[in-house]
Amino acid sequence: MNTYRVAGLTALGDPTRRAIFERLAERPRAVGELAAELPVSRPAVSQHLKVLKQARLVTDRSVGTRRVYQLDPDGLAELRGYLDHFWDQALAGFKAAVEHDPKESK
Amino acid sequence: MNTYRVAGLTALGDPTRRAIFERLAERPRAVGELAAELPVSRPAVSQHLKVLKQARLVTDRSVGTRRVYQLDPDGLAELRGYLDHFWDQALAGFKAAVEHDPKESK
DNA sequence: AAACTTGGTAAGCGAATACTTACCGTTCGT
DNA sequence: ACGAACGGTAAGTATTCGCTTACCAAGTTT
Repeated sequence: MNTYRVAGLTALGDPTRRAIFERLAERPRAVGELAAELPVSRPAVSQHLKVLKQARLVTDRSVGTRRVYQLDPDGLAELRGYLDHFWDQALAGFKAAVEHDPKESK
Repeated sequence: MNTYRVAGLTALGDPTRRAIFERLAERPRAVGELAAELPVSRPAVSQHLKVLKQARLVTDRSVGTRRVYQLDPDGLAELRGYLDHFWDQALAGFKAAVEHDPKESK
């Protein structure tokens, strides 16, 4: 299908993972801490964090018995790069089409 | 859950929708045209386009019996805005954490 | 107007996946 | 060293969701 491999998009497709992602953007958090704020169980959070980690959207470090997660700029940069890559094409195509045929039919 | 409503992320979470998205970035295309290039049926493409349209990632206009789709800068801008919003926070949190506790355990 | 082209929708099916409970390993405190 | 805190993994279930076939509506052509 010649589609780009953007694991981050698949990862952030899920609302619960977005919620985790957005909380980690605010500040690093431990697993149980995240679970306490979310309407899902702690194992569910663990599983989501695994996906986010594979997408390089988060990193983790152990602090005592706890495991603290935080955002990883790498995956985030990849996501931004992906969108930026299509941004110019989208604008160019948009303008060309509008001038060619202004009447829309939404 | 206080999660941001970013329909675009949910929409682009699917690989087939990404394939459609990426082809429309190249140039506007009709539904059948997309279906011919993809390994899924035309109704499947229609359903995906519906999702992309609701996420304001594409617009459509009718040309004769055909329906031509193209990227919509609005949804794309929203996506970029979403990621940019977390970009600074991620960087700040990342640097602070690294300086605070440099030893990682990947 | 009849036939063809194009595409959206409905219904149904199978696969993916998000969630739960149960269990186990690791680390800290007393 | 024992118990508690913390978190990853396994197994199982239920819902979501992407896909197909069948059908129908709208537009074009001759």
